[in-house]
Amino acid sequence: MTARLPARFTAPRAATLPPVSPRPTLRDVATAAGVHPATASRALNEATRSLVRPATVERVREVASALGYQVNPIARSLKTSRSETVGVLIPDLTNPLFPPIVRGIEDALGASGYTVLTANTDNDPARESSNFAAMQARQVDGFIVATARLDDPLMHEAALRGVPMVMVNRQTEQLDVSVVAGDDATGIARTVDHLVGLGHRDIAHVAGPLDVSTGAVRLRAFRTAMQGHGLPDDRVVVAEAYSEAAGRTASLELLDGAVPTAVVAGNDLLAIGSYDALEERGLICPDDVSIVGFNDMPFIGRLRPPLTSVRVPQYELGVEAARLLLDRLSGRTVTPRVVLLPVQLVVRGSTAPPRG
Amino acid sequence: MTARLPARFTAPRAATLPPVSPRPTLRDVATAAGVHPATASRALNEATRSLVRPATVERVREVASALGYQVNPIARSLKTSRSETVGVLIPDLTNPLFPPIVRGIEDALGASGYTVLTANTDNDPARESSNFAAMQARQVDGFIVATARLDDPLMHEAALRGVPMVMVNRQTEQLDVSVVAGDDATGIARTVDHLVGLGHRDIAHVAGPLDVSTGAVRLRAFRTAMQGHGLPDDRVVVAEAYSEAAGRTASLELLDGAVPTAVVAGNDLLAIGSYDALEERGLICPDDVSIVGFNDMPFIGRLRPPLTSVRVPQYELGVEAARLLLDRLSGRTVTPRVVLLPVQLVVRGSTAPPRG
DNA sequence: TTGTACGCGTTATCAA
DNA sequence: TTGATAACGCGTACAA
Repeated sequence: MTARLPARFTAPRAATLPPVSPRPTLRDVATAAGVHPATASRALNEATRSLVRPATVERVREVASALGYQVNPIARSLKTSRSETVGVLIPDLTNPLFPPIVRGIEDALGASGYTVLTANTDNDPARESSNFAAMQARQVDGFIVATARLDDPLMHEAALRGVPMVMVNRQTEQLDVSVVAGDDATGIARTVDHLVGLGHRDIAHVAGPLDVSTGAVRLRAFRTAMQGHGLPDDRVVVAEAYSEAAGRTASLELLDGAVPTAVVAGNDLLAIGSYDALEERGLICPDDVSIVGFNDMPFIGRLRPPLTSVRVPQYELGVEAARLLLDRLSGRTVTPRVVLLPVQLVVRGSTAPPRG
Repeated sequence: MTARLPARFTAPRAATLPPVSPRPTLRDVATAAGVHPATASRALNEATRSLVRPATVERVREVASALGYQVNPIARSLKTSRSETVGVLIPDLTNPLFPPIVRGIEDALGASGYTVLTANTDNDPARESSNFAAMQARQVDGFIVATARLDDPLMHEAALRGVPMVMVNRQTEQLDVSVVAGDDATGIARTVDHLVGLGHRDIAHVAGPLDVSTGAVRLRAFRTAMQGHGLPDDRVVVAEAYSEAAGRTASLELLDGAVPTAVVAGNDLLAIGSYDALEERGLICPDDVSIVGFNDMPFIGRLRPPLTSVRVPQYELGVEAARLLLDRLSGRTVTPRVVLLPVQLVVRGSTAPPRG
């Protein structure tokens, strides 16, 4: 429903006001300070300030602040071909994993004067590619990418071309780019240890998509951990996406065979899908089947039952990725690094000893 | 822990590659097509295309795509003083209410070629103000604001100056700006009706902060609805923020007096805080106290107990706000409008008849 | 229908 | 230490 405003509100005073007075330009400042625009530019610019006599610097700065001068980043960008802007590519902002990461990125970059451009790709390579190009056209100084697939020619090529870039959470196969991620392998190992410690021996894995690193790494870690305990490592189904629906489908497939006593889900959304599947089959968690998630999404501990999960420091992931990119942009660091942040198993009500 | 890459990965091939070939410019296209840059510009520009001979248009466009030409938005912005960019101000991206809204905004604006700049203000007027200024400096064409307080001089002044702007979810007192929000008053009325229908008569309200419209509007709606049922409307506590912690504090205060049989929370986060408070006092929801939230955040129906809440179409809120802004930017609409999207009470397990 | 000429606001280079 | 000049890439009056 669209409501027109009541009469007393309609006043479109905006239209009748004088147009906003144009922002003062560098010329204005220079003129007012009695110097040449080039000098004003040097005085106002951190890096070139030392070239100007202190008294002049002082005068220019005073005039500038008196006039309320702010540089025009557009004009500056045109000249310098940098933009103090960073592009962030994520699969989907409504996946609860990403908001804390993006928030961390924005906080860290914002503190250094950078602005953030975000785009959602929905895991569609075409959208990834077009968004990437659009951001490059806007002269972004670098990228933080959370959408990488293991085989991702776009990322690889960009890296080869020297585009400043950091991957967060997910990575490509060719490690020619810096990465910040949670320590997935350790997380999965702790998870399996926990379940085995409870007495489980028939443990299945609902893996995430294997074309992204998190899916592949966690699957490999699951197999390794199971082997380490001398248990069968082949109880695996692969979900088509990191979504509740895909988790449900994969879990139903699993439950159609022999029902395991525990399920290690590739992430929390898949775990919720497992909840759904269990419920449909009339099974109770954790009485019939224990379930463990991954990521420890916000509020995941308040579900019914509270989900045991691996806490990944999402906000810090974003902050660290931003830091790596800033290092790269400032030219301090140039060789790619891999930063794995520690994770922690958070045991809650979705795991219990197997029955009888 | 920071891991250096194994030797086989270190190859900084990026540094050794030839520098990325410079993007072709409008001149390059013009030269290659044998026309003047001005003609190329006109041929490539939707609005001026009709001024140039169709055959020439064709030739220029072919050359452009052959060279992989893309306009330089920076240069264009400098010339046109528009940027095809919109600023979005939100309190906090990690509040689950906002990701769907932002996603809706990005989808709708992206479809029209606009790019989105977001900033988190944490409800701090100073941050709101500095982010607003920074975005204006970057020549954003307009704003979508989810941070408005009822008395918000910054917003008011910007509106008076004719800055294109749309408020989403929250609004200011002086309605000189377009607004897109959920129909809060109806939502609260339905909530109270529902509780009264279950037999509740002692109903309290944990209100959100009264300096933002949602807090004030929902409180007023609560009072009106209670009066409509001939019930006391003064069982109200006000939370300091829309957060779980503030909800807990406010609810504890409430429970220190006579315990009501039902609580209408100002939003879902406050409702979760009420869950906490109840638990601390050894009370059970819904057996001892029914609780209703507002917004129907993602996964809120999977809590323990599943929260009865008012579903607000968050994604659509974002889409509609973007549309209003696009209308304004295109000059089609200039008078502010208020769009209230319909909401819906979703009854779940947190509400039940009061005990015998 | 196309070309000419200029300027958007800034910074880099060169000269003084 | 400062000034003059040009250029970043584009769009647009104006002229032809």
